[in-house]
Amino acid sequence: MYKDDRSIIPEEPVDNCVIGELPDIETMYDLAELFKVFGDSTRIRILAALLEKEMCVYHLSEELEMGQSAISHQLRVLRQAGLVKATRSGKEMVYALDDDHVRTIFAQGLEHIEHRKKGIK
Amino acid sequence: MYKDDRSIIPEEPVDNCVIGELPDIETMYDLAELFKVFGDSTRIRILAALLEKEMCVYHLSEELEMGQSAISHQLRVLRQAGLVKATRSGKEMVYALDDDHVRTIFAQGLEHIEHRKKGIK
DNA sequence: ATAACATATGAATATATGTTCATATGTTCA
DNA sequence: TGAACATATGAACATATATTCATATGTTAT
Repeated sequence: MYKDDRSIIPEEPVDNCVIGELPDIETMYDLAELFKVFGDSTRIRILAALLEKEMCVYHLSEELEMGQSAISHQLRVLRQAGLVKATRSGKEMVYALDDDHVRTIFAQGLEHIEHRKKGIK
Repeated sequence: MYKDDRSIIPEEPVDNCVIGELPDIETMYDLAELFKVFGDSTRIRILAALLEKEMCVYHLSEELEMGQSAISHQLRVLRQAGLVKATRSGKEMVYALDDDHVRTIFAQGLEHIEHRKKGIK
């Protein structure tokens, strides 16, 4: 029970919060899952590389100086999230961004970081 | 070594990739760390709740039906990321969003999800 | 000062996740 | 067909992280 009478609307029952107004929980989980994909430095670097141009697995692993297997595993995560798509070109698999939202989400994240840096200085 | 001669510019040396053009790695790590904060359903739900109105810890734990301690721990993560701020009001700590980017990042994430759903249907 | 309330925090535990290693799958060329 | 290349994948391992429990800190009112 919430005993503090300094609540904004103390006369209302406790459970009259904004529960009904929240987006449904399932969507929350989807959102969290999406951002979880962005929440790894390897995947972020892969996305950043693909932001410049499409690339095959081998080039990505060279660029990030990481093993082919690690890159491949992470590409699978990105593919499953619908963020990148793969097309075969001979022996290679060429990966490219599959959604313009990658750019905007990236941009917003960067803005927040810049904004913070300014504030901290 | 990259032996495949079907490369776009086979005459160029291998390490002439886009390395120099990538954002610096430190920024990548910051970005990943930021999105990692969004990548948890509890934190997403907290942010969503605060998107509607500021709220104290007690109300948040009621709203999300979770223990006070769990909420408090996650609020600390959100605070450290500069996404929420806390002000004391008597015995309570009132939490509110501390950055407009939360809204835009949220929106972009939701758009991506909607976009995907359409594509899959 | 003390009791009651609200929040924060450290330790412990369970779970999730990323990388590596070995190997399988798929493609091209001789 | 067989050899070399490119990528994918499963298992194992190490690490990171979220929640819970117990308790400390901070605030208000008596």
